[in-house]
Amino acid sequence: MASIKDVAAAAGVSVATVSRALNGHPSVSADARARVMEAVDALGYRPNAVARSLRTDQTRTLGLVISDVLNPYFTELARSVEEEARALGYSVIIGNADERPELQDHHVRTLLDRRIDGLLVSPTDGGSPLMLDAARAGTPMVFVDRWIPGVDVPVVRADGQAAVRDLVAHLCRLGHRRLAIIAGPAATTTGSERVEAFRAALAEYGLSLPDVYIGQGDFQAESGRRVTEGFLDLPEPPEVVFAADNLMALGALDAVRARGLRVPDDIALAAFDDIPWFVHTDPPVTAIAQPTGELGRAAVRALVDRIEGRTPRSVTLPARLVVRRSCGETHVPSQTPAPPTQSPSPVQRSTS
Amino acid sequence: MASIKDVAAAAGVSVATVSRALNGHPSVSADARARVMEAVDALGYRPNAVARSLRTDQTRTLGLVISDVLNPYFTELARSVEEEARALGYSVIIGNADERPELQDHHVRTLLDRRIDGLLVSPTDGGSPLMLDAARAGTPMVFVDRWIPGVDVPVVRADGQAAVRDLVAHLCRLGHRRLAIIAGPAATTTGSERVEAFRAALAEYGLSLPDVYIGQGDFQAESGRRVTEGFLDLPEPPEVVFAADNLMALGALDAVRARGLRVPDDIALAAFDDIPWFVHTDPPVTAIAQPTGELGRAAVRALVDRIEGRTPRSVTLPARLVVRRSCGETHVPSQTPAPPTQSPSPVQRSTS
DNA sequence: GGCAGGGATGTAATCGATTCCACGATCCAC
DNA sequence: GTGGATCGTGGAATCGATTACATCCCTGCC
Repeated sequence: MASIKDVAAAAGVSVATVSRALNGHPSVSADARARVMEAVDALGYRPNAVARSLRTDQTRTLGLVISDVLNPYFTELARSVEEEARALGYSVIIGNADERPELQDHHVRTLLDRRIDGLLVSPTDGGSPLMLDAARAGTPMVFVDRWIPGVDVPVVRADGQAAVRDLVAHLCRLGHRRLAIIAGPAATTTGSERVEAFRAALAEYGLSLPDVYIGQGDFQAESGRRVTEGFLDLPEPPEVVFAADNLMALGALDAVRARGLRVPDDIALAAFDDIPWFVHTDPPVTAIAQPTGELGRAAVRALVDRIEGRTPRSVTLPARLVVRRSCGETHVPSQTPAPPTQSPSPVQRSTS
Repeated sequence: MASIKDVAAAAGVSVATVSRALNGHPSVSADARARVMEAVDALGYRPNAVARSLRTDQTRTLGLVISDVLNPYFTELARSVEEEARALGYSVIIGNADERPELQDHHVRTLLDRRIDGLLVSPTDGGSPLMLDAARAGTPMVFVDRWIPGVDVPVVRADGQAAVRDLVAHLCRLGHRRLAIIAGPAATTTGSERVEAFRAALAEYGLSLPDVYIGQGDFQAESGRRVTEGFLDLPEPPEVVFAADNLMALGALDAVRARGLRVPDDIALAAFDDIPWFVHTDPPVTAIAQPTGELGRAAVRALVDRIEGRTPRSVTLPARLVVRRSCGETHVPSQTPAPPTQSPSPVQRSTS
């Protein structure tokens, strides 16, 4: 593969001139520039990014460590991240942690070894020493979706509180009283926050969230299945299962079907994270939708701000409820009973 | 960030000794090795992969250019690729082409600039000059899923012919006679092959595939919607729509639902590529499943063989039909009418 | 005792770029 | 005509590793 020396030789100039010509430096004669370009074309020369990175100490690359590539939510996030990064002149290297802390560490480590310019992380746990050290050492970092408290790193996330309140209002209106949740790992913020938001919303309606109605999942389908089976085995099973992510909802659907039961007649289902497939499941699933694309773009902008010396800002965007049929039919689409303390935010009603 | 020089200074040895100690070179005294390790720990030193790559001319990184991250099929492929690569000591950088040839070229170019050791590609088109040149120039390359004819590059793919024949058998048994297909781009092998396999299978049953029953899609949901609407507007609409990938099937489902029609009563649906969600759609979708994980692993092994000087082999694995309810109920699960010329391969019947 | 052989280590070249500094040429102003 | 500024260019240092080669010292054998 041709190097800058070959180009210099072919163009009859020094490597310094080639470098300047290629980088748009002003003081290069038109003649020299033309000869360089010609040599570049003739040789099919492309600058070696490895060498360049070594010299300039920047890779123009962002690392993105997500919790699970098989989760459509993260996949959409990854797509928007790459898109925005590309627009800003950066590449993205994705690391998939598969919800496993040690795998997450593996990716953080190799990304750091590659001297990426900045790191976007959706942590699978409370934060490994490795990640915490990196943050303290000054590696530009931004948390997206999930975050780690007590670390001085900007966070870009969606706030689901209002949407969860809307969901509970919807559920109560349909007459449900025994509501259960499949939670994510307590070590993740999204794991604990969603439970707390749910509990708080229930409290507003005078309902409690007993421990037996809190199932411990891990954001993967299999755990949704297992927890749902546990719920169904209860002497008094819940009337509604709220899954804290879309994969656990899929698992719940599997479990319900395996018992020969029907949603929403036998048990209602709702999920956090809306995905295109929810429109076509049987029945269509009521879900809380995050502005995923916006989240990804905002996270990249914050990270690049940090990298390029500007001050990054944390961003919180609202999630919203999308009502479908998995919690029962709303026969009276007229009045929504306002919760005691606070009026609900506008609810989007899906066309399906 | 500490460099090898800092370690050398702290350990009181030369950089050469540090390098040797870290790379397990035999002729390093136990004493020196210990002092180096101590210094490494104390400084939190990690070798700079950029510098190392420049010197050794290898990055231990594979590039993977896929057609669409939002497609669960490719996402699963990417996961298995990364897994196998990691097991073999390589990292993977994913480039998402979004089914756009120019974006594919962008990723191939930046991957090449980064001097990745090898490239795994699922081409979105017939092959850009860039990619062809890279292959000819000797860049280790392997095609996965889709490929480009006439290029001397190993191909790892699934053969869907038998499964498509099984599908047509299933469809005929259910009494369907007017079968249509939503094809992928003709420039992709999977785009044209699936149409040909379908046509050939129909021929075995004495059926033809008229041009109006071949819709031109692009493997994205929106095109599936558009093509399906076209089919429904026909004076004589097809009884079955076979989508050449799962996203176009999703679009078809959207279109059918928007008209207030029902699957399979008004129109039957089948898809290439099986995904977990197909179990829970309304109705569950009959699909042709590829051994995706195996494909990804085999592709990595072939590429690494090529990189490390062994001879890579092309691999073709069989796809299989998974029958669900989207084509109609099979009330008589007894006898399958054998096609005239060839007996069908075993059909997996889904538990759903 | 001397020399060969080999183990441990250091010096320095190298990978392919960027960039500081120096130098020669040109040009303008005084 | 000369001094100084400007422009275009090349030489060489540099980034952080790896590794060929040289060196030194110790051991063992004749």
